Amino acid sequence: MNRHAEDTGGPDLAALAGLLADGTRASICLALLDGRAWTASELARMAGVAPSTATEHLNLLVAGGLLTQERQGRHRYLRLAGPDTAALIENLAAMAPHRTTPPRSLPAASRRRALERGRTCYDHLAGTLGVAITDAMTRRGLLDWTHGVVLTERGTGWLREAGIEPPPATGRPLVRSCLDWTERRPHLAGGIGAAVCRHAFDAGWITRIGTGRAVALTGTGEQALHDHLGLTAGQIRSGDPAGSELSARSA
Amino acid sequence: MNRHAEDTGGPDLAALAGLLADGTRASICLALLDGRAWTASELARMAGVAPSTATEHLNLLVAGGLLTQERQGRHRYLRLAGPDTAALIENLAAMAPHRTTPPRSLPAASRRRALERGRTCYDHLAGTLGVAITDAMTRRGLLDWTHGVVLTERGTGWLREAGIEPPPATGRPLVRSCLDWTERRPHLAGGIGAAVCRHAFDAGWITRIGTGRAVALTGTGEQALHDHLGLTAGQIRSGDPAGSELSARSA
DNA sequence: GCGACCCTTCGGCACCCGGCGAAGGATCTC
DNA sequence: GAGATCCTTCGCCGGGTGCCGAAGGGTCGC
Repeated sequence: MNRHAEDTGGPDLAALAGLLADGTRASICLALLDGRAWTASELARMAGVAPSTATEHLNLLVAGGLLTQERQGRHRYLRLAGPDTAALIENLAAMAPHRTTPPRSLPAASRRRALERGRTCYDHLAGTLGVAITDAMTRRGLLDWTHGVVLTERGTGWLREAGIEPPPATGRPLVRSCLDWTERRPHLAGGIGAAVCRHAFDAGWITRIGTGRAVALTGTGEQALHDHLGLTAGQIRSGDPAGSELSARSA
Repeated sequence: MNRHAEDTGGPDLAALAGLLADGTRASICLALLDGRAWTASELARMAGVAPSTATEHLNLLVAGGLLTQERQGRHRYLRLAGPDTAALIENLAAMAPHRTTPPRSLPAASRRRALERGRTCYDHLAGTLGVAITDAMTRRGLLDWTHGVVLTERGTGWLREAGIEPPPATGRPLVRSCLDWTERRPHLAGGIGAAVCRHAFDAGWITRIGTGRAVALTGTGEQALHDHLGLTAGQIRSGDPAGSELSARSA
């Protein structure tokens, strides 16, 4: 297949990248970044292609291991294969050039703003909201960024007080930094990030807006963030960078 | 360019992935993963294409921000744009499917084995050697993996004793985990990882083999690893998994 | 200045790949 | 069973892209 001289059996980078190198497949993956499962036709509509076209792309993505599927009756549900995959796509998205075209239509612009304010990023929170929470946790000494990200002793206690249940110790790192592609600053990911997000849904701090990844803070949530993290409404909305950290980019 | 319905101005994942989706460009990037600068014709030869073809690929990679160039006289030197870029490529490589073809020729097989034993991964050490060092540091309590990777107090002292100078605090994380694509286990990266690697070269612990990324441990190095980390020759060669950690994959 | 060397530009070629619609299983509803 | 819905397979088309070799410009060494 490849006539390159020094095929020493290394990783086939091009094969993996090729899966994401198509606009349609990329938008499918970005749509699935909310961590939920969608049907083939929903994804086709989101990507703006015919169902037949979507089928082919989905086959490729599944075969390549980026997506997993589950068939239920006449429906085919697709989701990202796992946290690894989600993280890979987020990393790429954070490093990718941004489309310059400002949203043309009014509804598109408002959808965009909703996404910027708050959204799920696979299984944790991103956007202004996600970054604000991360920064507040840093300010309060719950996270320590001096060498990588770490949950401090105080952080462990805080989780307990807030009623957030830390996930069981699997291979997955408890705390991880994920670069936010709207804020260009890191937010909290990993097992704890997921737990915080799950709790925020369960406790009614946030709700989904529409059918996409966007989430909005409820009144309850605003109060809770104030009580538990000392966050004011202004800080949440503005993405106040006090307490931000010098990158936690990848290398 | 893209007629997709919901262009809300997000990241152009496909553009970035497209850069790496070509076998030739991918092999160029992998070759540059040793962190050094190479000329255009050297890269053309490594990738097995005509110089004119390489020129076009290099233009794309530079325009896309993955590579930076430096012209000196009639030479054009190319290197990866930075640690971010290197980390991105390493992540992809670790997750990409491996080519199944075993090396056909004898020299290719021996080159491959040399790479497996030890190599630079951008600016730090990888392969059996890199993983062995990382594991030994973990066993000795110099690194702590309970929440992400952290250099412990003892680790800081150890660096001083070993004469390894920690890098100045820039935005770059001091300690980071990088998934090794031959060992399938994490090795030490980040600022400290780079410092260890630099010191290993300076102190004559390791030397380059041939012109590529492969490195070999010297007699001095073997002694030094024994003295500083208690590593035996057998442990270094075998990739003894004692002390290994459950992944530090991405998510 | 002359040749050697490194790189680039430019056609031309071949191929791959993504798009669609039509037709056809498969499944649920009535 | 009839009809609607979801998904898939297939053939076809068009455009994009990677490759090369030939020719040319820049730079270095003698």
